[in-house]
Amino acid sequence: MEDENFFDKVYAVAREIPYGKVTSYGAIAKYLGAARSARMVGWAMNNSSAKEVPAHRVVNRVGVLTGKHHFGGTNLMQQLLENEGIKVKDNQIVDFQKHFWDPGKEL
DNA sequence: GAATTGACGTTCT
DNA sequence: AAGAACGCCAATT
Repeated sequence: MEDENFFDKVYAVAREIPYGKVTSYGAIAKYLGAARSARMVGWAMNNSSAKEVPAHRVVNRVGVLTGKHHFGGTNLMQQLLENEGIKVKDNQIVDFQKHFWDPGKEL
């Protein structure tokens, strides 16, 4: 049922990220009330393979595609972001704050 | 069963 | 101000 585990919450929020928007692990973690558990958010994304979660819209607080290596080992993640209108430079999102989507503020 | 690692971020020194 | 250490919980080895 609604076993709201930390993981499931992360999946729920990540899946609610609108098109052309991005968020950070800490933002989601903080929204869930566990700002210091940002690692769990990333760990959840690792398991995102079990869920259809747009993990490519989730980056670290700096806007760097830290987990691009988990997308297949290529620039797939960057391509996906650019496909949504987000500019990426050297694995780093341009105007990250501009495309930033805060779950606690928007949701 | 125990120890180490892991898509990060905060806090202390 | 900059750098280093810690914390969080789960999964893997």
